Amino acid sequence: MSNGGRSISVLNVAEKPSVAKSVATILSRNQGMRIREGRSRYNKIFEFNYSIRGQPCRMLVTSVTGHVMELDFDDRYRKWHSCDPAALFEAPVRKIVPQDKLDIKRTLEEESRRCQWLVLWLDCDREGENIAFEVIDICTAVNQRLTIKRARFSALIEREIHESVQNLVEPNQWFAHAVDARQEIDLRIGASFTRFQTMLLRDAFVIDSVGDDRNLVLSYGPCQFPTLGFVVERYWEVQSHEPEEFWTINCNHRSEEGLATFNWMRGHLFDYTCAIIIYEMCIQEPSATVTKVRQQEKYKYPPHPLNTIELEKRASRYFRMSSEHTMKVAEELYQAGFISYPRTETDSFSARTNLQAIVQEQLEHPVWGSYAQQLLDPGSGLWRNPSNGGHDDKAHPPIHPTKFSPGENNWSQDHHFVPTTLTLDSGVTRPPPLLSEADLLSCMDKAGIGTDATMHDHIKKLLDRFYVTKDQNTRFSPTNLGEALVMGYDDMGYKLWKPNLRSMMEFDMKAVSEGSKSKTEVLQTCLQQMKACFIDARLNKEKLFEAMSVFFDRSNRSVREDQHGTGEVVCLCQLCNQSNMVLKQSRDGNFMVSCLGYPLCRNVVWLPGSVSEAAITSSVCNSCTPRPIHMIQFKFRRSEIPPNYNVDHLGCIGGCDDILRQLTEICGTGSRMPARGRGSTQSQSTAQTISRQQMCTNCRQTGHSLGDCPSVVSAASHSRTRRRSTHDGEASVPCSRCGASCTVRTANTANNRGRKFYSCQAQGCNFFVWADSLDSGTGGGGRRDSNGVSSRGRGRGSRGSTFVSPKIDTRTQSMNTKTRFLEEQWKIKKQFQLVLSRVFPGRTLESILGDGGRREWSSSTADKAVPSLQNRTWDDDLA
DNA sequence: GCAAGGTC
Repeated sequence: MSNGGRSISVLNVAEKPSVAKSVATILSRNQGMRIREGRSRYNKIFEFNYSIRGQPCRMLVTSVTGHVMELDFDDRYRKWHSCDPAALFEAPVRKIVPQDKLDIKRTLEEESRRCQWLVLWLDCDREGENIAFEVIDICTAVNQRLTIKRARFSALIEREIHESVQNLVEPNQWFAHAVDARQEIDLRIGASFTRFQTMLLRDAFVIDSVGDDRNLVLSYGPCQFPTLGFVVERYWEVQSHEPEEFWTINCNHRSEEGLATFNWMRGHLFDYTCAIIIYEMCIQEPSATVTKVRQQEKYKYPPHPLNTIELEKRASRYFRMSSEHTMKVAEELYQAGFISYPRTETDSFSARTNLQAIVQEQLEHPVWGSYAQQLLDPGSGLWRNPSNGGHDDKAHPPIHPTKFSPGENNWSQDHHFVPTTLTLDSGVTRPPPLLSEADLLSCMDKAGIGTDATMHDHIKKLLDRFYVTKDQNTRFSPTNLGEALVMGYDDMGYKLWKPNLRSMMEFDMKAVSEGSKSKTEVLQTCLQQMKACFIDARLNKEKLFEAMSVFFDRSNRSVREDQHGTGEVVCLCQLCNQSNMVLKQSRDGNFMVSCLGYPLCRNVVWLPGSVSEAAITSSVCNSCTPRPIHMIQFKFRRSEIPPNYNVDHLGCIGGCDDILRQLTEICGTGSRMPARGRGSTQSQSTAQTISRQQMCTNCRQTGHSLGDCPSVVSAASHSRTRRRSTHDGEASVPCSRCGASCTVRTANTANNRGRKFYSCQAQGCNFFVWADSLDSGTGGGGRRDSNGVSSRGRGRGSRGSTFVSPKIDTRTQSMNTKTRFLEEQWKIKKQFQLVLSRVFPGRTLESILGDGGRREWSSSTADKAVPSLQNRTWDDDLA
């Protein structure tokens, strides 16, 4: 180690300026330290003398600012149209120093030229180790004789830093390799999919909700997409929720000692008949004996020490600050020395931390100073050491105040941390709330999406890309664009929007960092799989088109070339009287007759979805005017039309063709919407409407009404709301249960899709009523009983034994995910039915309640028979 | 014009 007492020059490099300063201050003991400028204005150079294991050293301590290098493709692959995006899975990549890091690079080169040793003080995590190798590459390129050492430290405290520099180790190549692999995979997947979906979709649709869509980038990233997935999935859950009425039996007993409230152990029942029978039994035998009093003590534990994610969650929950803004404010407070480093996973204080000293600092504060005093008073018994959250990034302590301040003049309100509490309660049959920012951060944290320093960036990216919106309550909803992209990939069967891909990658990265897998092996396997996925996604691009078509109009920038066929003329457009109507087949194979004046004229006649072939003939319809209207020779798919219809049919779109109208009604049109009104009753009434030649008020075509109009369905800006309901969300009637306001909504479940219901918006009130039970008959309230419960709702009491499997419309692939949610709900109900059938084999619920065992029927009977039913509620079954 | 990860 010693070279005969001659001093050597040691270049020490930290990950950030603050660490360089701390290390230099500790090692120099703040004596004889000289500070000079480097090439980069932020990265100073600290110089002082020190001795490492008896070797006199001239120490130079400087820093970088995170990564010095970036991974990118070779120049010839950088332009978007330079290559097939699939080629990006193999295109050569290299690490380069970006323009804004060149100053730091020059400092490192200049200083390392005159040094004998290089000591790396980068953060002790995988990224830090990777940055260490970037520094090594830059320094050894100009000085190959450098001796390279790594300082390992877990906190910027004196003993730790001195121990570290006296026990230097080798840098960990495995850690660095894991990051290399992560960078390369992220770049190749991100760039290929982003270029692919941007170039495929941006010009094909009018994405008018984002302003100028010509510059839109439809990015894909292994972190941003799963984050989007969380938002969309919750949104679908909310949408697919179908409220169910339930009944509870509430019991109070007032005596001289006061009022006692008894809660039903079962909580509630969804079956009205069952509930009313039990209720009647209670009425008949109203006296009861208290057999057991169970007292339960509940503990509420104080939170773990604060790490970055918890800081962001709490700032969002209590202050409604976005995670991105929180990190900005925290960074400012850190820079000003008021709080410790804000980017940390650590949620446990080391045993060496003097917590009392931290509290001591706060004694002067006008608001919480007295509380700090009480904490420190041994007589109060209030002091307890914070719990250990179990995480330690070995680089930073939990976030805590480092300096007292009663508040600074230049602080905005955002810089004050004022504690409040907030609780959120929801009813059983209410849909879950949309994801809040805190929820989203939790989802990401749980699934390992992003790091504590980047999670807020991913959320912001979703907002910047117009994939999600955030409401006033910091709750996220997907935009049409965000939902369409997730739907498209989901329909392909690829879970690119799920967190699994990132989790698998993270698993592999861990293997590389532990040396159990090589970087090359992981890169090869992962990229091979992802390329296969990319190729397959490209083959299935129709799924993306279909999903986008649900929400957006086709753009005239590419619509003409996208449609197959030359577009043979059927007739003159009766709407604009200027252009011809031509027969076309859309990308998804459905036939239509549309006006060539598009987009100025949007007249379109969608033909039945069961048409497999259609060709214009020279024959002209004799009855329809204005002539000529050419007849079309159709071929229908046998399996999609009723047996009494022929597969071959010479038809007319002018309004005279009953068969064509009937098949349009039976099979639906070729649009992405599920065909409505397939039931016999509705078919009849619609058929009558058509025979009177009524037209859709939107596109003025026969064969459908406004509600089913394909033009409305695909209309860009309004598609989402119209698809659900034209009136969803409007405050409409006062709640007959609590007096608050009920809004009208539309059920989206298999059994009741499209059916309107009123739902109370008041927290804790679960009242709902089907709109049609109010609209028909005697009008509002006519079919409701004195409790405001719809009689139709009661009728559904039999649902416990008459489950109907949801019908899946195979033509609406884009809706598959939503359908799956419904299926899941149905399965859960089915399981509950199974449990009951095990308790009372071979008997219906009615027969159980109606026989001589009626008196014995109670929740406790079932509980005894099936132990798993003990204390079990519908909530448990849903869980 | 693309990813995610550092940090100013």
